[in-house]
Amino acid sequence: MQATPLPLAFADGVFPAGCPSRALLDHITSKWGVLILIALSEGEQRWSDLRRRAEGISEKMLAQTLKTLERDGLVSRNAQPVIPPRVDYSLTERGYELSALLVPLVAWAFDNADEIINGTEKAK
Amino acid sequence: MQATPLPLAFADGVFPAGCPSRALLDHITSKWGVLILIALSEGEQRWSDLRRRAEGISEKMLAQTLKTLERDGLVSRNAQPVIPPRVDYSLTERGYELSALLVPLVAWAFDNADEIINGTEKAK
DNA sequence: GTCCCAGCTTACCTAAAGGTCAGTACCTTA
DNA sequence: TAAGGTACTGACCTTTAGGTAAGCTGGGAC
Repeated sequence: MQATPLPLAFADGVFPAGCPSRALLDHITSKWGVLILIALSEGEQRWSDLRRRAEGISEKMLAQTLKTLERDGLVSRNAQPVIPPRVDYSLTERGYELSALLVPLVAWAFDNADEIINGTEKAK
Repeated sequence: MQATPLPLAFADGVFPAGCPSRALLDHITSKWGVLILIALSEGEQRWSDLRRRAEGISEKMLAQTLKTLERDGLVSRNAQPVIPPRVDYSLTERGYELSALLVPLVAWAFDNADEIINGTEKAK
């Protein structure tokens, strides 16, 4: 239980208010952003798959989240000109890089959530 | 650029809406939660240190965030009965476990933010 | 002819996150 | 006697995230 040295380049230990990393963190740690990135870490998926997997997401938020992640170069969109429409979403290389860090975090949250939130051990 | 296998135990690949991990994720990926956890990963710190380091945080949000993290058993509060008051905050063992996963994520965000958000390479 | 499908967009509204500011306690220093 | 430092709390208000529900496209099934 000793201090982990922080490998960040903030000279005085201050996280500056206007830092662009604040904005990026907001995108990738947003309620739905995390789930979409995690879902896509398993590979290309359709709009309707994502909607089903991120249970409870509205179409509006799915669209908005995907657009933000696409603008950030983390997700790529592949629309096929067929009827009915078919659009596949996948992670870019940078998106995979990120998801490699995100997956363990979510896995940890999943493992610890029952005990922390409900005070009960999770059933094995 | 191949799919990373997801080590999560969601049978059908669905992230259920009522899952307690949703709540826990909301706490630890909140705007200020991340910054506080990262700051504390460097070791025990006082209220006023945290306020200074998480630039832009209001006293209200600092109090609220610390309370949530304390309730979740990630942060411990040590109030010394001196005048003027002195309160030290530190990570619990579980908090350190989490911060070990969080630090690389924030470091990655810091490294990539300039390019992603502003479209400019960060100065070396 | 009209209903449905997937993948969206738009307008509108609510709830929750978060900011601002004032106040408090107690002792110390000027 | 007054001001200040530390760690808060509470009242009040604004901003933003997010939900709901409707509409749109264009062809294929009924």
